[in-house]
Amino acid sequence: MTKTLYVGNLPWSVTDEELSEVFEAVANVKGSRVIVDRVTQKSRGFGFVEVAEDDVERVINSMNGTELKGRPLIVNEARPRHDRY
DNA sequence: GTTGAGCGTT
Repeated sequence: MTKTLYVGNLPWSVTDEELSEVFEAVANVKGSRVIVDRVTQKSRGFGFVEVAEDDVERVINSMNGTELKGRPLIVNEARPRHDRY
């Protein structure tokens, strides 16, 4: 099983493969996805990474606050998509 | 060619 991780404060130059290799350093990444605008195809500055459920805590404690391309990464567990409070 | 708190396209 995998869990979705929310990654924020990303530079606008980062992409899915960038997140993938960065998070693969502490856990096995099942999939990575940077949110980009559907019109301009530009990065919105945040994304989501799917990792093993057992590695979620380690990833957050390892990558949260680390700098990527000069920007501190904001790593946290993602919220459910189909519902928003 | 820009911007900067946030929670994603089916």
